[in-house]
Amino acid sequence: MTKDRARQLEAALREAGVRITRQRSALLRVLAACDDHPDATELHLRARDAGVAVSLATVYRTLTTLQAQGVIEKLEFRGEPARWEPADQQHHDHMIDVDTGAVIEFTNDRIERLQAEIAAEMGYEIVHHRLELYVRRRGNG
Amino acid sequence: MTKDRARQLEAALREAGVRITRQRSALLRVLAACDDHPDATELHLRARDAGVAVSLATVYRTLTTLQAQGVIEKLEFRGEPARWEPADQQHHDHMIDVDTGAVIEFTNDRIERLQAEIAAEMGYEIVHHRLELYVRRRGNG
DNA sequence: TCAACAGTTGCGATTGGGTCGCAACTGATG
DNA sequence: CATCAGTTGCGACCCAATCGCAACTGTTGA
Repeated sequence: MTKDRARQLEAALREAGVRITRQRSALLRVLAACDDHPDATELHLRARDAGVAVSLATVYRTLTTLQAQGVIEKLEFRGEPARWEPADQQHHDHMIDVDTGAVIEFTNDRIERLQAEIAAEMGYEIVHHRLELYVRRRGNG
Repeated sequence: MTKDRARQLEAALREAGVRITRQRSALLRVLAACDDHPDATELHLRARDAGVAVSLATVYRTLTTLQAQGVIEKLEFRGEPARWEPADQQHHDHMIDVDTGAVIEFTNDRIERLQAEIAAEMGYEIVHHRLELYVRRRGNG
């Protein structure tokens, strides 16, 4: 299933004029198989483990390319290297458990609407936003 | 007035066991005089301009110390060096104009409450959060 | 007032994420 | 299958930030 997704993306990218190289194909498969939020180094390792050697520089360049194509999204949490996730899901924000480092996704329409309202009131429109809740399990500590 | 504020802080810090050196005193004065969101390099320059030579390493160390004391807050916007602001103001979030780089502060109680609710629903409490709206003036572009 | 020392500073080296220049290579096209 | 613009790997490089270490200095207690 994720293999299929990777193939779909390849076709769409080729359509958009992006050359599908051995390295990009491998990274697409790695990304399609992700159910987490890996950083560039981690993706580099996973591609290697999957049997395709890709240089780290190429990992970075490919991630930038795929982001420009809207295939993946870049997450920049506080003080960590950037992480990446597939962009084909519905929009969501992130909760980061400060004790375990776990990343939990969530959505809330009311928050989305409020943000748009606030921006509008001040004469702006939202290009992009970032909401991160750094949290701790209740009753810990 | 900002001079007074800097003196107040010195007293409080000394109380907390933080040694007040020439360099820290200068940086406190620089910070108290800020009505913007400078980064470490900028603060380094401002201290120099104010007549007190402080090494960049010390600027970084002092900022870390002051943050630990709750005197200032660290802002990490996308892909920029970290910026800093006094922490004695009321809590607020940030809007960043993507065209001009301007940083606009805002607050919204409803958003604050919603965030707490969402975290609570999932069994968490918020330690810290970050909401950034990357915006563009309406009608531009 | 000052000795003592833990905490702080400046310097230059280092780390770490990420980018770049360039020569060699390779998908896509005709 | 020849062509060539786009892509890759390598190592050098960039930048923000941190660190080790020797020299220095607030603060404290006598």
